Amino acid sequence: MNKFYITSPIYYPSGRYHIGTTYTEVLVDSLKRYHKMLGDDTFLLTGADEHGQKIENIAKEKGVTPKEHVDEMAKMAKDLWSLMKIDYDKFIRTTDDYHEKVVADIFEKFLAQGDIYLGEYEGLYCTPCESFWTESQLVDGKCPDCGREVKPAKEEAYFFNMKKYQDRLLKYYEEHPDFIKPDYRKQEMLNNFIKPGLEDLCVSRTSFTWGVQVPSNPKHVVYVWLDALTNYITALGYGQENDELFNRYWPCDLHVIGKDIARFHLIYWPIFLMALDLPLPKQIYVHNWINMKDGKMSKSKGNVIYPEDLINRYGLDALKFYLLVSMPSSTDGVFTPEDFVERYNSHLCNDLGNLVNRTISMINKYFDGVIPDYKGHINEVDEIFENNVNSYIKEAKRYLDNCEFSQCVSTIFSIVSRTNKYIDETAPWALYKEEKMEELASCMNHLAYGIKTIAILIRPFMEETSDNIFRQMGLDNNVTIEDLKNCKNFDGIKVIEKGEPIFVRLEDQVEIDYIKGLMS
RNA sequence: CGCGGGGUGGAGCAGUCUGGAAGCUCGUCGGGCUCAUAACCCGAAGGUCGUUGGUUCAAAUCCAACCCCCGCAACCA
Repeated sequence: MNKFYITSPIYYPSGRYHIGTTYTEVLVDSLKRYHKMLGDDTFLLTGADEHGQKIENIAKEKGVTPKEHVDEMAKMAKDLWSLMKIDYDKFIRTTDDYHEKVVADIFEKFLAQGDIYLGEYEGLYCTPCESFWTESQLVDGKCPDCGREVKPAKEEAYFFNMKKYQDRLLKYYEEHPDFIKPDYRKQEMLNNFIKPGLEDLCVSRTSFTWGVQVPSNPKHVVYVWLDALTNYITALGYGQENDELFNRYWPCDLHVIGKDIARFHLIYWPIFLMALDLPLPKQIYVHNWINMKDGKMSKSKGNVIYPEDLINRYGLDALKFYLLVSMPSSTDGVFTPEDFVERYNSHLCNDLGNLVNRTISMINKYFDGVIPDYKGHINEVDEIFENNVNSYIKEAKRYLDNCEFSQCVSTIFSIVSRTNKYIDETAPWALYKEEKMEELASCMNHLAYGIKTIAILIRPFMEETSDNIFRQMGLDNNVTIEDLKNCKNFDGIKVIEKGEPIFVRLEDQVEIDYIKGLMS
């Protein structure tokens, strides 16, 4: 049995999660479910990155303690993942005691082995906000939070010696061409950061206290990335008494992250692991962003869309399908209400829903609901259909292996179209009139075969729909990927007497307006 | 001369690595069918594949230069 350890980022709980955050989670959940269906020993980690200046500030504004704030946010996250049926195995919080302890240990270890040294952090400081900023972060030369003047300042800080590991990282990139997907992210890292020479990373701060205290120098707290990135191993018990999960699952098979945190995962995280003398993750996938028509989602633009609202009205599977299929492999995706409604109507209602519905109706009408047995491909039409379905399955697998998720989902839906086309090619109503019962039986068998294949393939990301199809077809939903090879034999199974719509058509303009009204 | 991505019929995208008659989804128009959720299937119109030059029998694809859009540019997650 293979093992498959996959992680999402730990999200920063500064506010409500929008649809972009949701995308990442849908992706990791779908991949986990797929590997589960392969029979792998899977583990999905998600969580929250709860320390830092910003959390301290937000809590102060709300008049609560940082702990109270992050507790509330963690509950929100868990509620959302529960609504979305995210099948995670562990939710780590960087404020968990075991995590804090191991982070402190790791810090001291790095200090002891000379990877961390004491220096001075220089930046632009905003006194009222008690925050450091970089030149590029400033808005019109002023503090991006409060708009007031910033002035150069220094504070004592620990730094991690990145240069020491630079060559090893370069070598690792070269020897592991599949380490980073897509490939151009690697080029970015090489050209922007590694080739010019890595700068050392600031790993502690004295300007705030909401973080893991450095044991040997308590006025310092461990600064964000050393704290956050290590979650991927502390969650498994690394450095703790019970490290059974760590031994079982590390190295990680796949880290999924957004492009905003690529640098930290592609450069610093591997280097931290080298310093710990641990094996590196097998693969890191960097996905793009979901933007809105007028650019990035932001509260000030009032164009933010939240997942709960869409799920409540259109269902979980509709959202998951949309997110996965609409994210291009090359560039950022764009969410528009028009696009959402169009894909819903066209692919989910017209193509998939209608296919299942019309098939069930015909099996009832022509064979009293009993799915006919497979008798081989009795003619060329059947044979070509089978071959097409098989090549779509292979194609979908190829896309999946190459982390091209949108294309993978599209390809699965090509089977839906191909099956609809098969109905026209065979014209079962004509076969019935002409009493060609053998051909009619084969036709119904092949339709059921196509639908069962589809129900298995969409299962990792549309389980409710898959269940619904299995139920209406009278089939057992306890399936694995292996069952794709046995989608033609039905042993006299009966479909439901009256098909029920899986997805009901939406009124275009009504729903477009509705979704626009949700944006805030 | 900072780096990366993108620029393909009305919209959104694939194809570029490994040159060989421009493809998918949606939209539009026409036709077919009647099992089905006014759904489904077929056909047509519509593109000088950002610009210019080069290599080649042949370029969306390779090379060179340039233009436009987006992101990143090191400690904000």
